Amino acid sequence: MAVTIRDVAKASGVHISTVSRTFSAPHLVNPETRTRVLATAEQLGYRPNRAARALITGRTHNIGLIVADIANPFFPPMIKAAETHARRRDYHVFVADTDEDPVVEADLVRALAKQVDGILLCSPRMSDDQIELARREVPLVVVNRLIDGLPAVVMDVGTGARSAVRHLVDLGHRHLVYLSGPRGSWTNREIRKAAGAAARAGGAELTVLGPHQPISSAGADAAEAVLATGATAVLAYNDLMAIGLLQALQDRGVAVPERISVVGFDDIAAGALVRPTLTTVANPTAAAGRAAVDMLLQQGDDGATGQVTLRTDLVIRNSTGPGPYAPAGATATQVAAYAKE
Amino acid sequence: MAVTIRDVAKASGVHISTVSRTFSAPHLVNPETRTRVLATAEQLGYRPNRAARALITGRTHNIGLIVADIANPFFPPMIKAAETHARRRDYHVFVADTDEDPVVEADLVRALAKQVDGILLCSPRMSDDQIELARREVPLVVVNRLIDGLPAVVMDVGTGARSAVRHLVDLGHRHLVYLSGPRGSWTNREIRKAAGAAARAGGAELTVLGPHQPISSAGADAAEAVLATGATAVLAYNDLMAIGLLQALQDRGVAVPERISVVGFDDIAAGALVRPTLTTVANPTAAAGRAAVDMLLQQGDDGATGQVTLRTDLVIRNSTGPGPYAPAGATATQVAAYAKE
DNA sequence: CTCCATTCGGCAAACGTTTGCAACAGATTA
DNA sequence: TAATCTGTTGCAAACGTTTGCCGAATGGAG
Repeated sequence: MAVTIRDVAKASGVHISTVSRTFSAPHLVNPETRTRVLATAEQLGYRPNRAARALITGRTHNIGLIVADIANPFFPPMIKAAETHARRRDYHVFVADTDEDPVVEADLVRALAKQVDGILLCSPRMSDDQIELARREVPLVVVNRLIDGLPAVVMDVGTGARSAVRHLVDLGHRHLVYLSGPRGSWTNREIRKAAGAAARAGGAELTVLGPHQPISSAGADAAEAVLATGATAVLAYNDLMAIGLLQALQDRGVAVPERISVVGFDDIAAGALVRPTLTTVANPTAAAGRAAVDMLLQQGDDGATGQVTLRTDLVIRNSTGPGPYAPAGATATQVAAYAKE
Repeated sequence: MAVTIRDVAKASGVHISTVSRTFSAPHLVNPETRTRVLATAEQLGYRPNRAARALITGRTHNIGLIVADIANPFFPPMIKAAETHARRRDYHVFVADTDEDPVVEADLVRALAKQVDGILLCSPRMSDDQIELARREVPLVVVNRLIDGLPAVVMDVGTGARSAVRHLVDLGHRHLVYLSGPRGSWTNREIRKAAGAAARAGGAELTVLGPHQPISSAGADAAEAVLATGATAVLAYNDLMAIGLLQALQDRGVAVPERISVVGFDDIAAGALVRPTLTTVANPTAAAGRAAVDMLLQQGDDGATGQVTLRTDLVIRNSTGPGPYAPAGATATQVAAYAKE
């Protein structure tokens, strides 16, 4: 049915091995022969059978991309970037969703292992031990988590959290809240630590609330607790929670940012759609996806297992404003501009 | 390196064909032998090599899922549902993104064709002709577009548009605007037609604006034009545009829904996060993903090429309210409740 | 003219499965 | 008792590639 290497060989009067080489080692075949073969191949509509190629070379030219939840707006930009980047290198991407379940995650890795040249494990929910185990079955790159000896790409959320806190302190806030994310999250721990340190350095108090599910309703549910602390500014684990909180506060008639400032994390698209628009720490998710693909593909060449840290950036919008200890006439953007000098 | 069927055969004292049958045709092997083989396979950690299997059977147990833009919030729920559904049937899913480019789309189909058992083409941007052509290379299911003779799953957006318009008319609006989506979109045409008919039936005027890119900034940019029409209610091609419009109107001090009512389409998550929350027509994207997978997998058995139409539902929230011709004291939910009887 | 190096292309084995065919044993039927 | 059937297993070919090895042809050097 389908046209095979044999058809091309016959049609162009050469042996199948020559056709094979035309595609996989062009420099080994005479330019004339090559163009002839290429022409007939094109004309016949020949495409190498990847399964056969995989069988003999052991390389599938596929990679797996495992995320906790495709529908979580944090991931799609990363998936998109990774897929595009991989395709440009002639790799195809299996995308799979674990529904935040570590057991599903482990199964998935096992199921995919033999079928791909490597797996991108994004914000994994498995334990470090399980991941180390999985790594023995298939090349792995971990995104959003740091594990000793494992190639990883992470966002520098610590720095992001610090600038967020500094921004709030500069605006005159002295009592902050950190709205924690899910328990197992590496990112959550990093943010909490950095925010705590930055608050201390700025002479401010930081109250930690949580843990919470990383969804908007959790942010909304936390509104009462936030108000009860008497804090004037909040840093949330992610934008979804921040937005939920934002709306819950407004529904209660609490003015944002006049009464309370809110900072999110991730810079998902919805942040610019809500009012007030959300001040947040932008994560370079697309860049992370690309970097992870690169690391995975290079891993074959040498065993080098680097760890890449990507810069995060504070994006100042309208959900943050002057606090009780603000310098006279301060606004969020003025303060930010000042801080940059 | 990896454990093959041969290792299992040797370890359990049978021929490889028996091992093969244990997995692919269990009823052909003696239950005793079967359990023995299964046990050693388990112990050795054997997993059949999919490439080898694909090579001989011609079935890869992979499917392709091609969407215009992974990052468009309309798609992730569909991708997620399709992937989960497919996995349950032991299929893996390649996800690919065309960046709204018909040329990329065509390339992608060709690249994937030989590597999958079928492709889900979601909201394709190619011409009907190209799609018919592609269908000759690989089994196809089209989502969100109706093409004669091609298996498809579509949302009943016509009915959705009608109920949206009826809802607005019932609320006392007599001059509506339809904010068109992109030119090539089948969905867009359907909505426009149905909305026009419903408006006429309700004795209301419908002004069509557009075409527009299906993104929030396009909605925002259309605010002036919308106001210029003097209409009191707007139906948008999708939620993204509706939200953009919503915010642009508010930024201009135009009250929603008091002065203008806004209805979106799709029911993406962000719709419930903005204020006022968005009245919209919910598309069953997850169900569509599952249905499409089912159709694709059944296609092999018989040649039947059905077309599935999924129900859409009007979700009434807070962006719609009484218009100038409203019955006294009407509110959106009251009117809706009344309409249901 | 001979020899050697280089370039090119053919040959055939190998990758890990599935599957039609045949062999065999035991059970059933005539 | 012979013939037939049924259930279970082994044998070997096939799927479409890649790749190590070898021989043929070519060209330059001596």
